Amino acid sequence: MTAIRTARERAREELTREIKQEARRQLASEGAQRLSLRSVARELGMASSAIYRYFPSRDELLTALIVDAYTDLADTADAALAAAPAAPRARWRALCTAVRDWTHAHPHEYALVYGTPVPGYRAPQETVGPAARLPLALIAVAGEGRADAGAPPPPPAPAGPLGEQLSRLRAELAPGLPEAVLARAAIAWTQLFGMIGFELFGHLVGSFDPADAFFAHAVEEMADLVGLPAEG
Amino acid sequence: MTAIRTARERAREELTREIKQEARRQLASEGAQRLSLRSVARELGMASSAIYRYFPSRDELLTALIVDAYTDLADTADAALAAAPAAPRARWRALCTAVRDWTHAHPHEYALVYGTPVPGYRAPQETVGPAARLPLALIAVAGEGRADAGAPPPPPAPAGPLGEQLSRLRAELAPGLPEAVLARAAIAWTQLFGMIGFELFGHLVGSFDPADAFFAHAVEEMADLVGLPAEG
DNA sequence: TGTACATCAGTGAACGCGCGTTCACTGATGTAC
DNA sequence: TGTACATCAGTGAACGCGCGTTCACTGATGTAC
Repeated sequence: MTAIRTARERAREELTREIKQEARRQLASEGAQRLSLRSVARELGMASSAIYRYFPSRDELLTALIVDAYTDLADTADAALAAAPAAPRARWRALCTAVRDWTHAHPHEYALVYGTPVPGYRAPQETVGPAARLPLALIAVAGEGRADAGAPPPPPAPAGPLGEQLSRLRAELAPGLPEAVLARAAIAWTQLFGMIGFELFGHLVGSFDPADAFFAHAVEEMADLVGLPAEG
Repeated sequence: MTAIRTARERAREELTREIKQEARRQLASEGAQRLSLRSVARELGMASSAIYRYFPSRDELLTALIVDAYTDLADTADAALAAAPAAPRARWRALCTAVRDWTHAHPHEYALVYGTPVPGYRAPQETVGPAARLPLALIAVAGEGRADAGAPPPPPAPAGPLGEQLSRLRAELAPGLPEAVLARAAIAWTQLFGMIGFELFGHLVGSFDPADAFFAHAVEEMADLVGLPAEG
């Protein structure tokens, strides 16, 4: 069924891909807020109005790029996990490293999704699912570490409003994970992107630049925090 | 000597202040990349060309705003420390909380200095000093914790390139601090801004929103990591 | 204290640029009979 | 297989907008004598 496509359909799919590809190229050279439909059209050799046959507005194009970026990052992370050894700490390391490598390869797509929101743009619902894949992968690896033999006893679960948020999230995402460990996985999640953001946005210049060793060290500290057993 | 100012000098200082104030207002309503000299001038009721008597270009105005933002944040942090009790953990908490509160009160100034860099703008040397004040304050409080009685024994110092970066930083900034603790303070620094960035840019919606309790919890975990003694 | 000149703030018009979006249109592709 | 009509991609001009920066200028403020 999907095999039967008219020439029109094929042309449409191809041009949609080319528009996004050119938009990504401009993201990389100019940044997200400088992305303009007119210059995408110019570069593709078509009238600026033609873009509107494919994306009804600039915001819709941005949304498509955002969904693609989240998806590409999560796919890359999944692939790294699939290729990683079985030990939870090794998998944690592989996951964090894959995330950092992806952001280095796609700094402007990183900025698009994790940087300052584009003024006037509000992320629609369809970005939520793709955005959640990466934190879910981090939590999953933390969970594998718990299932493992050498895991330390879990710390007491936080009380109060945080306890309520944690128990809701736990029920949805990670029934096997103690709440305190879920909290630490979430902390590690913010830590991971905090470090990457600082690195890419120049805040480590003059202190930890290059940041490879600092990053590797922090990844191990976070693995400790989450309670992943040491190797060997 | 500074008391003798001509009317011209006083007018110039006042208008310089007013321009920056209006620019900050626009930062807050439009974001950094939408900040325009023309609309600042318009709002102030003057010709757009008049701004050039005060700031030779848009980039110079941005630089002034950046320096002001770093300085205001660091001043706020210093004031919070001055008002905090003596116990290192309480001071750590006061410092982290003051930083978060400031970013909530000034989200667009936060985005200006810690968000995606404005495309085409390169931060000049004069921003470096003000930018460094906050990490220095975090390291200082970590150092106070070490001097305290109940501090745990320091972990072994990292080797390799990270060890070299750490020993250079240690010599410059914190001679009394073990290198592994300095590394953890740096990790906590990136963690602090990672969490704040996620909160302000909407990545905690659907999980830790409101983020107050999550933040408070993470601050304690970071205090543990840095080795600040528990209270009581 | 008064005058002549130098300095400087602020004006308004202009340059050249790019943007998102709309609209009536042409011509090619697809579909029903 | 051929024809008549419907659908759709792409065009090019236009609307209305805002931007950073330059320039020759006017008029007020400051300074030296």
